[in-house]
Amino acid sequence: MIKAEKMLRQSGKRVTRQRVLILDIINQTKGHIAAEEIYRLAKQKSPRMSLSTVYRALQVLKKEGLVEGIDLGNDRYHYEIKRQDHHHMVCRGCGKVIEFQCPFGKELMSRLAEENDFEITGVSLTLSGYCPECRRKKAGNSN
Amino acid sequence: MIKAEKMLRQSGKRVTRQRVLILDIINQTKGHIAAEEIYRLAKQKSPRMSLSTVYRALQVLKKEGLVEGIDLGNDRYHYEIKRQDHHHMVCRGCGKVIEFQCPFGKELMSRLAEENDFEITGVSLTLSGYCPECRRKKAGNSN
DNA sequence: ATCCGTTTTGCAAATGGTTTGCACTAAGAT
DNA sequence: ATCTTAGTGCAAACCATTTGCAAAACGGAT
Ligand SMILES: [Mn+2]
Ligand SMILES: [Mn+2]
Ligand SMILES: [Zn+2]
Ligand SMILES: [Zn+2]
Repeated sequence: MIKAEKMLRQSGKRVTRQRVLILDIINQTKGHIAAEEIYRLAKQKSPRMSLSTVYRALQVLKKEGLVEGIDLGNDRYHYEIKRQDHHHMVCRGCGKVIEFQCPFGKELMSRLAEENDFEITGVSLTLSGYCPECRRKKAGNSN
Repeated sequence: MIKAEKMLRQSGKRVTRQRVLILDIINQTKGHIAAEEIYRLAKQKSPRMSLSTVYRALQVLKKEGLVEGIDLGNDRYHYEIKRQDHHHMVCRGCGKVIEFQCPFGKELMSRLAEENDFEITGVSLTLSGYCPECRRKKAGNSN
C-alpha cells in the first residue's frame, strides 16, 4: 500500500482513488505546489479528474492535518505535506522559496500565549526579501 | 493640513482628494480594515468614490510604504498604517485580532539572513489559535 | 489665473482562483 | 449483493481584485 493511502486510512475519511492520487502528488512534490498544478499532474494519471475534486480534497486533507496550505504572497495558495514547524523566505524578485527551521523555542511560544491569554495552535512566519541572484540583478540595474 | 495629506505630500505622489480621504480613513481605523469597508466609509464623504480607486490607492500607498496589507487568513486582505514591526494573533473562533511586538531581535534576523544568503526586507508572523471567550465555548460544547 | 502634459479617477466589464448545485458514481458497512 | 451515504464530474456561480478607456484633476510653468 502506497504511503498516501496509508495516511488517508489513518485519517478515517473515505479512501478514494482521487484523494490517494492527489495526496501522492503532494507527497512527491519537492517544495510547494498549487492546486492547478496538482490538477494538471493528476489528470495525466486520471483524465477525468476534476479541478473541484482537487479543491475539495485539499480542504479535507487540510482539515485532517495531512496537508498545509501556505500563502507565499502570490495570488494562489500553495500546498505541502504538513510536517514539523518550518517557515519560508520568499524572494520578491524571482519567487524562489527557501525553507528554514523555527527560530523560536517552545518557551517563547508559551510566553506569548500566556501574556496574551491566547491558545496558540498555529504559527506562520514568512520572510520576504531577495535571493543572491536577484540582489545581483538589482545592483546591476540603474533604476 | 491633515496628517494623511502630510504623509502623502512627503511621498511625492500626487495628492488627490481620494487618496487623502482613503489614507485618512485607514489612519483613523483602530485595527485592520478591508478595502470594501474603506470604500463604504469613503463614499459617505465622497459619494462618487469608486472601489477601483480604493484598490489603486491602496497599491500606491503600499508601494510608498505608508500602508501595509496583511493576510489574516480571511478571504480578503486587511490594511493598516505601516508602523514598527508588530505581528498578529488571529482567533479561529471569532476572528478577533491581537497585536504583539516582534519577539526576535535584530541579531536573529541577521543570522537568518546570513545563514541563507538572503536579504530580508519584510517579516510576517501570524499566530492562530483561540481567545479566552472562544476557548470557553469550545470547552462547553461537547462536540 | 491660465495652460498643458501627465497622472488619476469613475464606470463597467473582465479576470481568475476558488466554490457550489446537482445528478451520478463509488466507498464501505451489513 | 445490497444499501446508505459520502465523494465526484461538470458547468455555472462567486467574488475580491484588476483593467480599459474616456473624462477629470493635479501640479509645474507661464
Ligand atoms: Mn514549506
Ligand atoms: Mn496590525
Ligand atoms: Zn530571486
Ligand atoms: Zn475568539
